[in-house]
Order: sequence, then structure tokens, then C-alpha cells
Amino acid sequence: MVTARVTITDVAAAAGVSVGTASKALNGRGQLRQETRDRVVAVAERLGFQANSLARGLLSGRSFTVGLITSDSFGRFSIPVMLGAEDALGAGQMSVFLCDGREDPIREQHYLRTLLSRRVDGIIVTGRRADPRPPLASDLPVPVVYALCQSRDPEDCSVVSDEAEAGRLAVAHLLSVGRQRIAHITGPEDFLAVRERAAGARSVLAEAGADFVEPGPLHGEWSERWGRQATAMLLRSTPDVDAIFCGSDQLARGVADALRESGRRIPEDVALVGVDNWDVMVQACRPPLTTVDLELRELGRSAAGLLLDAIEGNPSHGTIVRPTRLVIRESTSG
Amino acid sequence: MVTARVTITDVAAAAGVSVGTASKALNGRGQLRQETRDRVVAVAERLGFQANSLARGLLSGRSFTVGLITSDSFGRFSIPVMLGAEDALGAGQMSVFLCDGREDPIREQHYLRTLLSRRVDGIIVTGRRADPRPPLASDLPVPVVYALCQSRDPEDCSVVSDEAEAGRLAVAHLLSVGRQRIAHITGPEDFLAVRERAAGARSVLAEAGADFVEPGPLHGEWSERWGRQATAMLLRSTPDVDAIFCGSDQLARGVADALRESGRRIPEDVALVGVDNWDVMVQACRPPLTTVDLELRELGRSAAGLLLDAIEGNPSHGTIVRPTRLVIRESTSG
DNA sequence: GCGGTCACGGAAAAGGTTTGCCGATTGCGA
DNA sequence: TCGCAATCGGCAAACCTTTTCCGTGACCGC
Repeated sequence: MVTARVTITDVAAAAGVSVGTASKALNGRGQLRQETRDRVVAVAERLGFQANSLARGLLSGRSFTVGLITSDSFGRFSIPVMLGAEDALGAGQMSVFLCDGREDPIREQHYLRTLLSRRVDGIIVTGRRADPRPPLASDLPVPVVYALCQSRDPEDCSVVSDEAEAGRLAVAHLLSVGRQRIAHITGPEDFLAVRERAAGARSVLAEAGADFVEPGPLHGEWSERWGRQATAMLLRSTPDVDAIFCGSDQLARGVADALRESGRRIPEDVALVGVDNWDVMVQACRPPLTTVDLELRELGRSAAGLLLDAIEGNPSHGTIVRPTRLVIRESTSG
Repeated sequence: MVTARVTITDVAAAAGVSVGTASKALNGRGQLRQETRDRVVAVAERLGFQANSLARGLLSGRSFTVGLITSDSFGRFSIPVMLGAEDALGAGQMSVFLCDGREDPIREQHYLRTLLSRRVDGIIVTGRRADPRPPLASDLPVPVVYALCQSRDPEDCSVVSDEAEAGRLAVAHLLSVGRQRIAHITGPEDFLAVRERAAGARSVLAEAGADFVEPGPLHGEWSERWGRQATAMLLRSTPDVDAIFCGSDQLARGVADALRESGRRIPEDVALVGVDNWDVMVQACRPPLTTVDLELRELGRSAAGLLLDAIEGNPSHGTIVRPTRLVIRESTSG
């Protein structure tokens, strides 16, 4: 099974040229007769020659690889980002080193060292929460882009989705379908994204001279259970609520179940908007859920693009905010 | 930002020794005075020296990297496998190249070529379905292990979870809590895993002199909707069913909703078992769902271990079947 | 004092590729 | 037929590390 690796020396010998010439032929460099080029290429093809990237990288100083580190473990949010990044980088002939940081700074630093010793051309850092995180390290010899999470150093390049816009889109849509008494059920207040979504939503409400109905944003854990509990509380305190903006699709699904079981119709009595566009949630929800897509895959692609630019010598700085997208389904448009 | 990379030459010069000596000092090889070793190590530390893995790999013929290719896109099932593999490989100082095959054989072959040119020491192939797939290629110069999916070539090493056991565990548990009239709602029949789970379940039923209640296994798409639909059909045809084995947690959740809405209590009237142990499903299910965990992360770890063995010169052949684990929750033990 | 042994560390090659430089060949015009 | 220019292609260095082989010096025993 382990066939000896064929090197450019073998190709050169078989084609009757020198190694240098073979290299030029295969890379389209130098001054060579077309016939020579073709011959070398044909021989390389026949022998199944694959240039050794290690040797090439050693010489050129570029490895055409990048590292992808998660601060926390790869989860529901970092995975789309990761796939988007892999997508964009793969198209640019880059390979991606996968590093699962597991919320462990020691592990993260270990991976960092490994990546540097492998001479990656750049690094993407991703993580679950938008909250600013400490920079990976200072004075790295390669560019770094933070995706989904944000570096505390404002000079670093971070790419995040526009959480405030997500809130604005959701509430603007609810207002546009005639809702007046809008509630907000969401996640823990110590998530930056939670605060930003709420603020965005409130800014649109304020323009309409309104605010969330009493008792204001309901904060709890990210679970369907909390969605159900919060709905029960809300229906007791404000039975005439006519729309709920939920901080996640998961919450929204719990809310939908609780509403249905309390006899409310969706969207006739109460309209519902989530955030994430998480397929299993939005599809399984009855009725299918209107939501705001944070476009995480695009975010990953964008981060990879910025990293490629930085590698080419055009670094970006500061936080880049990516647009979100409202996806309308039956939970707001019966 | 881009500080010039410090090489072993710099370290050697700063420590007043030759490169060869520096190398020996840093790698604990050769015959050197302890004092010399310490001095070199201290200098390397001070300069922030990181051995260039490319150069090392070029010489040793090993890159200490492996490729991880999905045939289909990374999804809910391949991701735990991937993380488990990354886990096991990272512990062994191996780095992982991520390759998202996207169900596209062309893409897959492209990645294969890239990985070979990067001189990976081995390759793990993963994919969504257990159904045998064509081998990646014949006569590769590096070992390959298939994880979760299975190669059609019986000489190849594949690691899969024991789908039949999953079925046996589920039904044995239902029998052990006194259920007699067990139904099966599951996915499309053209999934090998679906057939194997059903066969495993039936073998246990047969030992007890029984079979699934009429109308036998209900096949449909992998969605909560189908779970609800199938439950409605089942309750019409066999109202006295007292347990349902579901081919996935997602199906089980739909089944649970439909049962509750038809007035059945879980588990008092109907007990419920799923497959996957998918956190968001089993926790959100009311009541929390008993299920069979396919231990995909362990499967990934195991595949990585086998790959490491193969790289060390001890290849495995054939299909390795990994155990599954029953997780008991309230849906069977009220 | 001398030969031998041992400890230490240096020199150099190897690994595969790219590339700058230079020599060689060919063809054409004078 | 000679010379020049243009076109081709070979040689060797460079990338960085590891490792083998060998040289040097010290020390010991005779």
C-alpha cells in the first residue's frame, strides 16, 4: 500500500530534464519550449507526481494553511462560521487546521504554539459569545481575525453580526404587521448580544412611541423550558400581549408551545419572531417560525476573506459588523 | 507585527554552539553536557524559538498531520465524530486538516490530492450515513480510516456504531419496564441504520415471542412532523399501544407532542425511547426522553486511535462495531 | 609519558522544491 | 561562414532542521 513517494527528481529523470527545468515546466515559470513543458507535465501526470508542500512551504516561507481556533468548544454557532471560513479558504487553495479550544486558555495557547510552529499564514479565532475576549496574544508574526467573538483590543480585526439590527428587524416587522403590544423573552442579561438585540428592538419601538410591554425584557436561560415559563408569567401579567420577540429560536419554540397550550393562536392572537434561523427549531415550530438569520456562514466567509487580505498585506482593523436577514414564516403572517 | 522568524541558527549563534548541537540540546538527543543543554534551552526560550515543522517534516518524512474529510457536509452526526477525532489526535501532537466534502465526489478528490501533497500521515473519512460508500481511492500511500460511514471495500478499516444493539437496548428496556405492545416509528427504509435498528429490536422482541404491533415499522422522513403524523396513524390503528421505539430523538419528540395532545400520558400510557441522545431534543421533550446514545464522540476518538496505530505500522482491517449506551430518562420511568 | 577511552560538540549531508544566474544551442541576418 | 541574439535549460544555492560521523580534548591506567 505504501508506494514510494514520487518526487520532482523522478519526474525530471523520466522526462530527461533537470530538476530545475521540471519545476519550471510544472509551475509555468522560466523560458521553456512548449514541447518541453508538455512532456514534463505528461510525465508528472503519468507518475502521479504531487509536489511536496512541506518543501515548497519551507522555501517560500508560506505554508498556505491557516489555523481555526475556537475559544470555547465548537458548538451550534461556531460551526457555521467554521464551515463558511473553510469554504472561502478552500477556494483560495488554503487548508485549515482545526483546533478545538474547549474554553481552556491553556489549550488555546498550546494550539497557538502548534500553529505557529507549523508556520500557518494566519489564524481565525471564533467563539460562542459576542462578548469581547482577551486577544490571542500580542505581537504575533501572522495576522489574526476574530469571527463571531470580538477581541478586546480595538486594533484587532473582529467580525460580528449586527445584533442590534437583528432586534430592529424583528420589531420593525412586528410593527409592520400591525402589532402594538410587543413583549421580549430572551437569554441571560450578561450576554452582550442579548443587550444589543434588546436595545435595537427598543430603538424601533421608541420611534413608534412605544416600548416593550410590562414587565419589560424577561431574562432567563437559553432553553425551551424558560420560553414556556416566561410565557406563562407574561400571559398572567399582560394577557393582551399581541407579539413576542424571542432572543432565540429555541426560546421561541418554547413560547409557541406555551401559547398554543394556553389557547392562543399564532399568529392571529400573538405573533412570534425568533433569532438564529436554526432549521430544526423553525421547521418543527408550529407554525413555522419567523426569525432573524445572523448569516453565520457568510460571517465566516467574510472573516476568511479579511484574513486572506491581511495575509496579502492589507490588514483590516477594528470591528466589522455584518448584516442580518429577516426570514418571514407563518408565525407572523398567518 | 511581522517579526522575523527566529531559526535554530539564531539560537545556536546566541548560545555559542553549532546548529547541530542546538538541535540536540532542544530535542534531548546526543551526548551533551547538562550545562550546555540548559543554556541552549534558555536561549531558545528567550528568543521565542519555535522549530519549523515544515523543515522537520521534510526530513523525517512525517508531517504529524492528518486529514479529516467528510463525504457529505459536516452535520449533526459527523461533527461529534470530528470533535472526538480531533481530541484524540491533538493529544498525540497531531494536527487536523479540515475538509468539507459537501456530497461532491469532485471536491472530495480535490481535497484528497491536497492532503497528499501536504504529506498527511493518514486520513479519516466521515459521513452522515452508515451505508457503505465507495473507497476514497485505491492504493493510497497513507492509511485511511472510515468513521461513521463504511467503505465498500471490506479490506478497508471502518468504524461504525452498533445500530442493531441500539435497537436491542431500546426494546429490551421497554420490555423490562413491562411494555408488551411496542410500535416502531422510524426513518426512511433505505437507510442501513434504520434497517439494522429495526432488526436488532425485532430480535429481542422475537426472543420474547413478540413483534412490533401492527402495522409494523412506520417509515418516513426524519422530522418531528413525521413523528406526529405517524403517531396519529398508529393511534387510529392500534390504540392500545403501550410503547414506541423511535428511530431518532427528533421523531420521538414529534411523537411525544402528538401523544400528549391526544391525551396519552408519557410514560404511564405510552413509554417512549429515541435514538441519538441529542441534547436539545431529549431535554426539551416533555417528559425528558430515554434514548440510545450512539457515542459518536467516542467513535471518533476510536477511529483516530486506529489511524494512529495504522500510522505506526499496525493497520486494522474490516469493520469495527462500537457499543452504544442506553440513557434512561422520564419517558420510560415515570 | 603514552595509548586508549570517553565525553562533548562541530561539520556536513539529507530531505524536496524553487529560482537566479549563466552557459549552451539554435537560427537568422549579414 | 561568421557573429549576434534569442531561446532553452542546467547548476547550485537557499529554505530549516535532524542526524550521522568524526575530531578534539581530557582523563585514566599502565
